[in-house]
Amino acid sequence: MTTFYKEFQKVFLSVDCIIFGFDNSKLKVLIGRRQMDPGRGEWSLYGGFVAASESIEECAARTLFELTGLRNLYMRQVGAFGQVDRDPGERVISIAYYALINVKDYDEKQLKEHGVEWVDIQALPQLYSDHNEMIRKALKLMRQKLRTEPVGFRLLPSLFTLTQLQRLYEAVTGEEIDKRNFRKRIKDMDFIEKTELIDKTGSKRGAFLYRFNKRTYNEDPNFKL
Amino acid sequence: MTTFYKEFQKVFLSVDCIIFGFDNSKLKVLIGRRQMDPGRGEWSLYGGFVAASESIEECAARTLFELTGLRNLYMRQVGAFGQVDRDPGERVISIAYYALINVKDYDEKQLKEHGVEWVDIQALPQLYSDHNEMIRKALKLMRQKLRTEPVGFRLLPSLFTLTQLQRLYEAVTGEEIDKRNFRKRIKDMDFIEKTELIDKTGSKRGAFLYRFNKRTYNEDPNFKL
DNA sequence: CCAAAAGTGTTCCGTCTACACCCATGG
DNA sequence: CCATGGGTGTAGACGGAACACTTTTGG
Repeated sequence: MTTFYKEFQKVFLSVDCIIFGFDNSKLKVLIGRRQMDPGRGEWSLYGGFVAASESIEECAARTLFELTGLRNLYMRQVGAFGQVDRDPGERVISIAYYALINVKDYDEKQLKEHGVEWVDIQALPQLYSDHNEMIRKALKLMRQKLRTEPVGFRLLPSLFTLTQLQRLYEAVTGEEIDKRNFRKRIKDMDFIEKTELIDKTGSKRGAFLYRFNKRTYNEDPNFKL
Repeated sequence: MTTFYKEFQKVFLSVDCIIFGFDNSKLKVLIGRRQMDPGRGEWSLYGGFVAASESIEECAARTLFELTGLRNLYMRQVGAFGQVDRDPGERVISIAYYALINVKDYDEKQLKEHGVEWVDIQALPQLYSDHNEMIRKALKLMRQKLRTEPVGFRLLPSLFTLTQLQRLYEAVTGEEIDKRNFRKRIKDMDFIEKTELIDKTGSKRGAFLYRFNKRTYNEDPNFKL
């Protein structure tokens, strides 16, 4: 292997993950207390350094797996953050990724082990370095994505009620949605399938459970909410 | 200055620029023959390495200035590209940025000096490493941006005719637009101001020149095309 | 029996789309 | 005088927004 770029500086490369969850009609993010210097003890996103043998994306997937034990999460790049002084010690460039997870897939125990917790997106504390900015940008991209592609289901259990789905979209857009109009739109999308199963946890009467059918979606990918 | 991250690898960090221009009813990108190893002679985006004293964004602005002699260009980050083997020699992470420039502001001489030329977006050759992928992603983001924010003007002279503006939007979206409907939408946007000036270069009759008024836009920022 | 959530259609209004002809001028 | 691009209005279709009452059942 030859070195072509001797005259240029090298930098550390890290990944930070903005992990979105949805619970109790609220959109949340997983954050924790930073366990390393510099900035030990400050609120922070969960992240890690990119190893020599892995791409940035692989690093993000691995970091998410370490934290949640889940693979194949929905994950998208937010962007590169590279202010000179963003890390007080060394020059560190960080690539932010956001991920969508179903809070129920994620074990309470693991939360504690990694010292992270779900925090309402409306009530975020000040975070280490530029992590607040990362979250702002991730949120913007995630909102856009949820409006135009059927990925919101990643934040819900595989079987969900229409009320849950509506609450999710209300939390993400920050606006109330008319129930009848919402359900009318859902009916137009064949890939949101009604099952015969009923959820009784949310009401006395019970509500039908629905599921997202990816195959049906691929045949006629028309999503708009 | 302390070193906290001794145990991790460091990487080279570069910036690549996707420079969009609009000419002769076509959307174009500025590319050239790579003048350094590895990959010398291949078609490539214009780029450079990030210096120790500058942020990634500053590096992108500087690189654009070196190439075009223009400052304060409209510029947005496309994302980080970090496959392990994207550079055949060393591990190099590149952050791509796209920029919008008015082809007329850019001197023919400078094109030759830097060995770059305008290539129609429809007729791109194969480029070095992952540069084609960078352009695809940049194009997607740029299209989205032009639909929702008044930045298309950056691709036109400060005075432009409505036909020019329409051709621009047709080139960007790839679809024909109805002239009357287009002009009706323009009329609703007070910040696209008609001047008393007339351009005679495009037709015998002559066409009124318009300009984008940023102040008026800021008072009532409603843009949709 | 009542509180709490589930479920269901219609009307209206504004927006988008389709569409064709006259105008001014340089060569 | 004619070819070329500049400029203008209307009608019909469509999609989105507003809106209220009945059903079911656990406690």
